[in-house]
Amino acid sequence: MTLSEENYLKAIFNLEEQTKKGVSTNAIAELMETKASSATDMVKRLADKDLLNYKPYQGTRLTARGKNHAVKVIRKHRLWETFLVENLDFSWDEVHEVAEQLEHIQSEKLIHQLDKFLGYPKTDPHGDPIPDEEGNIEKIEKKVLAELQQHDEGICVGVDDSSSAFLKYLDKLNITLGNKIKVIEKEAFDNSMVIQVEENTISISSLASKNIYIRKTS
Amino acid sequence: MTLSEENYLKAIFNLEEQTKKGVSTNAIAELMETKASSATDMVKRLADKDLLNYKPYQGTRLTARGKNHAVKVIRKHRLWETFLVENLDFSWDEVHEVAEQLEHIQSEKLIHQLDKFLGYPKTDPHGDPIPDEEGNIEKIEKKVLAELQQHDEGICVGVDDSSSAFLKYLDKLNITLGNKIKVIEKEAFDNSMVIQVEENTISISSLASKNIYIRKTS
DNA sequence: TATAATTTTTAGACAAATCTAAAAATTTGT
DNA sequence: ACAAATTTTTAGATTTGTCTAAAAATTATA
Repeated sequence: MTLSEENYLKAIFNLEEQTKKGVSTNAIAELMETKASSATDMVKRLADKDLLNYKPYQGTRLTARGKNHAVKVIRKHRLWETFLVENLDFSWDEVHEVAEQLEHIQSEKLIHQLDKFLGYPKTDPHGDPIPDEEGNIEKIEKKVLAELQQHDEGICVGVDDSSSAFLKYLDKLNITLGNKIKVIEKEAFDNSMVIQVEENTISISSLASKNIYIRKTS
Repeated sequence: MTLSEENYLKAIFNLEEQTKKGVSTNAIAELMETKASSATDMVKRLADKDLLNYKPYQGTRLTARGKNHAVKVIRKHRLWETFLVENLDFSWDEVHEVAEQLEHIQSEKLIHQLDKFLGYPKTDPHGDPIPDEEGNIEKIEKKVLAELQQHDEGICVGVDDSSSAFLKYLDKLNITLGNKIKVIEKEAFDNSMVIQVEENTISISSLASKNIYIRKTS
């Protein structure tokens, strides 16, 4: 399994999560930042290896084998992100690029021991669940902050847009994983919100509130 | 800089250490477990990039740039080996293969922070010195155990043959890095030795004693 | 339901890294 | 020093992953 094949698998897995339909060649190409023709080539190779089912013009779906492999890569990615933040003082907006490389290291023992070293964490620094050794992913019940109503309360469990700019912005607002968040007010005019984050009361735009995931506690 | 280029650089660096002469194409091919023609191709590419000086049939030498890069890879390799042994319960015969992969991860911050996390170690689990951030390698004064005379004492600072079989054998003899070793007797007939390792007295073959490095203390 | 717009695939080319086989240069042995 | 042995290089092919440009299939539109 080459590095490139693994990256395509992961991309297709993520797209399949979102759409629940066959994944289009164009969608793959866009996510991989490559051309549709390249995506076609790769999809054919992966189909040859029984990692996905592919019919020309019909899109693709991962096979059980393909899904299995994709989840393993995701597990590695999220464990490494956790290590970088917990032990090497990376901030959550810096980890992605490095984890993209580390996720391709091949060693069963390495990842088993890393998991143990980290204390078998359930989620990564962005709040995404870490698959266990058998590939099971715990579904985390999460809502977009924008959907909450006045007086609703919850805990920040993740973000959608994990661009560096957005994560830096959140840091500035002192919003981080595990924070208690309460909706003080919703402004009907522009859908902005006034929210209480732990002790601080701040205002947040509609766009930002659509990218923050909350597990409701009331 | 591709993965393959980095591996060649590292190989050439090591060969240059040993021979202090221009490195032959065949030597490179052998170490890289490839064909001479492939080594020629790669050497040309590296010469184009000013990482080494190459004249057909004359062998090669790394340029300052090439040496610099090779040392960086070696630094990463040895830091990762240290991490694996110190924090993830790998034994010293298991680390090489994984470190071969980890050494190619590209991130200045990662390696800086890893070094800090490990407490700025001076040597890796095989006793080899870890280059500092500027690329300086501390020379460790070491002799082969076979060269020591009766009553000589020293500390185990490394091994030459780092094959898994040899390292496992050393584990069985309870010889590990940092152990105090004293020569009790040298057998002229087959050059075997009776040595004291910490508390235990054991016999060791000539072959083994040629692969163990000692820093003499008396 | 034709036609236009879009998506997807094919065909052919390219760069990286490798190989085999053969040619060229160097070194060795007598 | 000259033939033999060895080392090294070249030439040409292969695989992986990519690209552009054009063809084919599908979907949308009027």
